[in-house]
Amino acid sequence: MNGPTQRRITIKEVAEAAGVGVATVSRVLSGGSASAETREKVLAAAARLDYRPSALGRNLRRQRTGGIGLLVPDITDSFYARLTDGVLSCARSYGEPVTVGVTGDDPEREAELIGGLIEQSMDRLIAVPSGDGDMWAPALRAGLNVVFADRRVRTDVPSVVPDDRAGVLTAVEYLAGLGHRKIAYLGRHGQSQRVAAFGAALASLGLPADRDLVVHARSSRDSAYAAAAGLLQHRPDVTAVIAGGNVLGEAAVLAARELDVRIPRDVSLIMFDDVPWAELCSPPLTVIAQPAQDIGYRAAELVLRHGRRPPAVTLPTKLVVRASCGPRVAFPRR
Amino acid sequence: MNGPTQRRITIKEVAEAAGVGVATVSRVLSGGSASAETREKVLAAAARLDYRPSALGRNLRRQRTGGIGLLVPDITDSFYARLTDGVLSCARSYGEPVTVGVTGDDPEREAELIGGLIEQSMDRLIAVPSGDGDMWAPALRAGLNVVFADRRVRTDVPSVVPDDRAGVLTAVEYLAGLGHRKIAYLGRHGQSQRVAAFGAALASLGLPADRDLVVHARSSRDSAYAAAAGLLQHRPDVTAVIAGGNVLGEAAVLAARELDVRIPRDVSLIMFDDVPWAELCSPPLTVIAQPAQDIGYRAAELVLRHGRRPPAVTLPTKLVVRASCGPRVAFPRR
DNA sequence: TGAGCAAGTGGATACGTTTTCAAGACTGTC
DNA sequence: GACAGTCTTGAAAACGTATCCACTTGCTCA
Repeated sequence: MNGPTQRRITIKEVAEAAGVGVATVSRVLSGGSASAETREKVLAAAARLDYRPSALGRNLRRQRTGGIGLLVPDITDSFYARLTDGVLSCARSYGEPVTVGVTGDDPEREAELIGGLIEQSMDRLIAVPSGDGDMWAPALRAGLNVVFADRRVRTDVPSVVPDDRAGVLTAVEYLAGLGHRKIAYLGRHGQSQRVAAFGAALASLGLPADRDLVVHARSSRDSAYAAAAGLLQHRPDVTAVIAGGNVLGEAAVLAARELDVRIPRDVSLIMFDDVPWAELCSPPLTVIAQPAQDIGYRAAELVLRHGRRPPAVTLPTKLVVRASCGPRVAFPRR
Repeated sequence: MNGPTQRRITIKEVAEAAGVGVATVSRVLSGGSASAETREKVLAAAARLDYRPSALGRNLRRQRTGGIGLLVPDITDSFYARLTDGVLSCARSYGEPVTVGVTGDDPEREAELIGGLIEQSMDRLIAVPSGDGDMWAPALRAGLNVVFADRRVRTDVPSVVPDDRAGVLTAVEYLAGLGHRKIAYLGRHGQSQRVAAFGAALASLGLPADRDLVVHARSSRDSAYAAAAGLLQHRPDVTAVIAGGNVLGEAAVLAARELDVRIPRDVSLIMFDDVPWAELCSPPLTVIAQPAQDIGYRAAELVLRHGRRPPAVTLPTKLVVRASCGPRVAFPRR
């Protein structure tokens, strides 16, 4: 169909064409010192032959693959898609390719993907960690340059996360201000940080901190729906729900409709992560906006500018009030 | 912080430990023939040393990087996120890493990214092409194994796309059935296929095919909003709009609200691509569902199973009726 | 003028793997 | 018992690059 695959031209041919040694070509092309005359000759030859250095040879020699690995739980989730966009945006300005893997919040899959990256000698990795911190020991020992995003599971690894504590506190305070006392948190696995903050927030406001008020879902939409429906069904006493992500929020709205629970009349809903459709939803959703794109961008900066010190960046969240929260009903429904 | 980066162990050391030559180790590990005894010795040694073959060495030798490149216009767009998910899902089952790039529908950026992939000697690429087919000639000549997804800009390149023609026809017929005659298409660049189908559909139903009834936006949300608002504002005679993607649909709903145009009373809206929030929207959006994930998955299959013949896969779309379309108003608004 | 020094240069090597090739060991047949 | 054939094996040669090191050159300073 298309002609014979044209052979790649190598540094050797450039050297020959320019009448110099390969070492000189390599130096010129990677910014080493060379006389003006030589530099010009080499550059001219390289341009004439349309020489493109092979990343393969360079990587093998350097004993490391350029580029950065990115591990997210679910690329379909708007939050992680935006985070990914941030990483890609930063990486592009450095000309670094990004290899993306989806963990599904499954530590086993995550380990598998890390293994693959190590096999590729990829030495820079941005991850939304799904398991606990321990499983990262081997990866770190292997010399991987890791930055955590969205979640912080080890203190000895740089990380950039949203200010979960403040975000949760803001949400709880807002709800409490509307008179709610039984507030539930609908989260997904791996949000221990936020759950702890939730407990602390409840306690600081003197609200009941029932263990059952925290419900966990897996990362799938089905699981999110089941968790939301279960919560709404079995706990008629809760009058406000905090959804720990846009997938959870979506599930909560869906489940509420199905169960004929009105928002915000019967239960108030506040969702983590502002997404474009939050405004389109009926009712428009009050949210805690998270700088997903920034998180990704900053994480990429951290992992690329290796020398940086600050191991922990926390980015602010913001309460956006719309119409999914109302005053507590006089008596719990049913 | 972390101890000295542990040196990677090589095939040579495994060979030494097993008391065989490196060639034998290589053969055993890549499924070549060897005596049972030797195989066992090698496997044992490899396991004992926890040997992980270096993709770098292999790639250099093989003159090609494993893995596949993926170029999408906007990873933030749910459609492309799902498409990406499909690619990743298929690639994972083959153990192949995927390098993702965002083109922003900009041919220049696209060319840049392709250059990067070639530099990496990546020889398999799935792309949602943003420009016309001509700019792919160099990439193809370089031996790149390309599969197009979502759009088909060359006939000599395998592609997997949604059935745009049928989808558009279904949408137009549905709207015409409701009495609409002035139907507009709100699309983004690169949808020439669909625009053509739109024109054909209008013609086949004897509807006016005004050139101005097709409005184009860039891939950004702002541009989409501007286009939608412009359409709604300057063409009070159109009573139905087909949005060529979820970002466009979102923009249309937003613009309609801002301009106090009621959906579906004043204008009917039908959106390409079913997204989770379409049901949550007020009103719930009637959509042409597209198998985004499947498109990605099939494209990955095509690019991985290189020998496959069928160069053009077309996947069906499906009309999902919700509540954003109504009968044509007796008189155009205003 | 000679020694010393800096800058420029190219040959050679190593990075870790796969694959070719030739040689060795072994089996079966006439 | 010789020979042809098959199976197994390891040494060696790439793949394309970056870097070490030794060499040359041109210059400065004593």
